[in-house]
Amino acid sequence: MSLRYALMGLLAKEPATGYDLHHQFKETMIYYWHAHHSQIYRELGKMEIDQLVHSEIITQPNHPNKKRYSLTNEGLKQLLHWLLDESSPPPSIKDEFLLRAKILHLIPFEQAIQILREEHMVSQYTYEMTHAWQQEKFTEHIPSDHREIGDYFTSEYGIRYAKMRMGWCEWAINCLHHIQSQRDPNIDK
Amino acid sequence: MSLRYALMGLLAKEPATGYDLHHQFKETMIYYWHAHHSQIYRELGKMEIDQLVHSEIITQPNHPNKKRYSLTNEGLKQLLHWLLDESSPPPSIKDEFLLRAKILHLIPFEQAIQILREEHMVSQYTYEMTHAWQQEKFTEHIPSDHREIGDYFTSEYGIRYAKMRMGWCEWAINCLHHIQSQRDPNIDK
DNA sequence: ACGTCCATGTAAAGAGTTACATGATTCA
DNA sequence: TGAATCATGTAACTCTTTACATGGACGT
Repeated sequence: MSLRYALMGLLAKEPATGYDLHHQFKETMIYYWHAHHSQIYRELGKMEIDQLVHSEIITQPNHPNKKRYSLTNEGLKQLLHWLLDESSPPPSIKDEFLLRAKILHLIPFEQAIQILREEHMVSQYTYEMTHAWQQEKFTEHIPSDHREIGDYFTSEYGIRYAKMRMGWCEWAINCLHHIQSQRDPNIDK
Repeated sequence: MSLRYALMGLLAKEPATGYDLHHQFKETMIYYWHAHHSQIYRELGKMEIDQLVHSEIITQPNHPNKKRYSLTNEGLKQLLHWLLDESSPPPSIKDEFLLRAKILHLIPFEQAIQILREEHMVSQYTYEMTHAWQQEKFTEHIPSDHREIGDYFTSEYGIRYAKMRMGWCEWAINCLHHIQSQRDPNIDK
């Protein structure tokens, strides 16, 4: 059911097509939600039947037609109810990297460190990307359009999340070095 | 397919029943994986057909029989291959709280702050629980049993993750206070 | 010429959730 | 006496992913 609210949340800002919504997911929500276009189109169809959104066809010269969805009053009502009266369930996370981290003891130190270094690079990259995105979008720190507070907040979350992962990787690599030098004190020479 | 590797990872440490594995998920893996018991039993069945694990029935007086699974050589081989030769896809996260955070502009400041405060409390609780768990399990900081390095690492991840969320909530609350006082300078009096 | 963008959808397979089902033991 | 723990499973349903399907426009 949550995908509905994710979509309604985006439509609360402004009407959009399934295609737009998919791009918005990828641009601003990678840290906390994801949906394939096939899923989005299907869900929008169901939401229209339930009268949470309504659509209009926009014909374009030189481009395929598009279907623009807007939130209905009923949709906004249900969105606000969800926002205010429901409490958030704990996040559902599937993180294969941490699955690997849990069994690093099965492989030699060098290879374990290699895996951690790779993840560090990945996190650093996302950190830099998100930081640049935030800087570009919110030059004056706090957004002028109040509808963009959410994007400002969640991009900050993304930045902190990536930084946290980087810090953790560094810590874990240090830990392994420490254990390694305790086992074989000649390693430093 | 990843659930398979999660289960094999746990079985690489020691043989266990589906029931045990489910509890291990809940005790040490909440930050990065989750599976219902119905899913675990089904998957173990399929894994046995694929000869990645084998099972033995253990009869117990006063308790129901149990089926203890162990990793086969083929299972260990595939696990190590996955660990070494495959790179981790980005984590898949579904976080309803951040979905709400993105649309906080739709509601009054007081209520937005209330939502953030609640999440802060939730994160503080998980922080405290995980911290206590780590302290209790790893009193000498680095685990003596090298097979527990993974648990040490991932519990540290859990602690940092919870702390990061707490810090972010505090930051976001401050932000809202700041915006509020800019809009209505009398609010501080 | 080739790839990417625009734009929407369906079908099938795979993964995850919820409900149903059983039944003894142990602790408060 | 009621709840929690131990212990395993099936069935139905929902959600997510991957593949299939189309086709013009635009840039290099």
